[in-house]
Amino acid sequence: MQYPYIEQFRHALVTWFEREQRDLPWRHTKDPYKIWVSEVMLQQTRVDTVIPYYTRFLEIFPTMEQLAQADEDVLLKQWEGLGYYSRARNLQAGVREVVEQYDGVVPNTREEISKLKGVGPYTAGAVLSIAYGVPEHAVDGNVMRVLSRVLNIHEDIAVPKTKKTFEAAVDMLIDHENASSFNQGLMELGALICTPTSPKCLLCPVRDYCIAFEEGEPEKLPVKTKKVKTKPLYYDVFVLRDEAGRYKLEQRASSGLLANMWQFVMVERGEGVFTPQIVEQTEAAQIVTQDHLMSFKHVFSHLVWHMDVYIADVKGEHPAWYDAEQIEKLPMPVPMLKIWHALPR
DNA sequence: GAGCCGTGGAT
DNA sequence: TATCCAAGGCT
Repeated sequence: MQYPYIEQFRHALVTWFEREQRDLPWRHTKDPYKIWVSEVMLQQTRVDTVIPYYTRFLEIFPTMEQLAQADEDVLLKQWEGLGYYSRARNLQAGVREVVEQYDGVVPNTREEISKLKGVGPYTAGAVLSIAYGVPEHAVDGNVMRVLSRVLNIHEDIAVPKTKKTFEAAVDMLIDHENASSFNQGLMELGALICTPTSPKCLLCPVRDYCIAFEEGEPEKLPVKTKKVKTKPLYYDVFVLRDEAGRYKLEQRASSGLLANMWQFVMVERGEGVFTPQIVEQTEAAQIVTQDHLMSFKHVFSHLVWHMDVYIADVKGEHPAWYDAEQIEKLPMPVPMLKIWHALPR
């Protein structure tokens, strides 16, 4: 690949980043653990969403040793609402590896750090460059968008293999004296200037070194095929409440969607099928009243839940069920939180 | 390699 | 309302 502006691009990007970067909580530290936490939280998640989670998380788990010792329910409760909950479990597993096998020091080579659970090619490069200054590539969606335009690359970024092209591009361009600012600069540029739609080219510090801008249609890049369609699922949800004000909760399976999180009794049904009475067959509890509470849908990345929610008062007491105080401490996915907060008090 | 895995904001 | 997506990784 012939690109005539390597030195100019590198210098313009780094100086722009060091002048214009946003003041974000994880930019006040070089602690590899804290950088690691921020990078995991930022996976597929917006900066504004992450900030309060990041701050709270490090108040509760200020060191790797404390995170390593946390109970899973406590950990997931801190992650509640952030999504992709396996990230939390994998982060804790990775941290435990560092505490036990690396004497509490995050490894500083791609070879070693990549062995840690939940640390893929991007997170490895991000932690290495930002915390340790190691000149390793950290290619995320921003980087592919920015460099597809700067270098006028038309490969389909929806094809996994395409990432190698961009990793090679970063290897060519990266500032070996300031890998941290270079990598963060690429991402910051993608977030603030070189946006997916309506890029602000007139404000861009590397406009003069951008081939796509030169050719006139940077907004046409990157090329990205592939669309996902979501599959609908239909559920009846039963909020069972006993005479002591306890609710029946169930913990989800330990793998798959929303693993190990807690929910009210949920029964899948066919589309258009009306079966709220099924709870009387599946629950030994004797239903006194059963009222329709609400209906709503919740959209996931690859499926949609259509929920019909019923609240049922049952006879007697069920000591194994959970009172409000206990429920507040259990990690629940957002659709269940919606129901919980909508319950008549 | 394709599908799975959350959520809420922007357009 | 519909679509796309935002600092990806695992299976």
